Amino acid sequence: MVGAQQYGEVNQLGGVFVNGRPLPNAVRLRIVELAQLGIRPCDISRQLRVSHGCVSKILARYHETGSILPGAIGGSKPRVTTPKVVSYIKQLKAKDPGIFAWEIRDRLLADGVCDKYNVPSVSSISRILRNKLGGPLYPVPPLYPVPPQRCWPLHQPYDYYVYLQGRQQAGVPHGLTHGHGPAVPHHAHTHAL
DNA sequence: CTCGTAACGGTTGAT
DNA sequence: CTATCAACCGTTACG
Repeated sequence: MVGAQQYGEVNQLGGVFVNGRPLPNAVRLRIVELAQLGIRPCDISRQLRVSHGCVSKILARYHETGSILPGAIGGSKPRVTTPKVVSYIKQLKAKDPGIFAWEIRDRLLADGVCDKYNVPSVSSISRILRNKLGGPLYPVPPLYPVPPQRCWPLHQPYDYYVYLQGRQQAGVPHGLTHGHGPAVPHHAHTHAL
């Protein structure tokens, strides 16, 4: 079972961590907050029981990107489904919504967008049609009854992270891992906390 | 003592 | 559907 290890291990400082997984956002956020209060990294490390190496990394990342979020874990780089190919597929699908994946593949070859060595497989094309043209992708799917609390739009980084934490607690899994950030995390400005 | 960095053992997820 | 494998994770230890 995964659950056995999932609870975590204890580091030299007495802090709990899950090997291979990012620290919780709440802790990452706290690290940045304390730093902005003027607490030194070595003291943050001891206070939160997080290794100084990790504190150093999170702070450095925050200073250069403005985000406390961990980097994108897992997945593969697109090998054949480059942005150019994807947008061409979008066009074909828009013109003929009933088009089959194998027809798309033939068109990519016939139109010279791809050659036979880099043309996407039928299953790749199907996946593109499903993922890139299927879903709204950002505004969280099931929220008919708008929750009483305002959670969008946000203007400050802090609000954004609080919003994220709220999502996670509400059952939206921590699927922000490789999630193509909602256009938020990459604003290196607004350091007004 | 503080802190940047990399080896290490680990997990993840698009292809 | 499963497998691959390069991306990232935090801790540890070194300098």
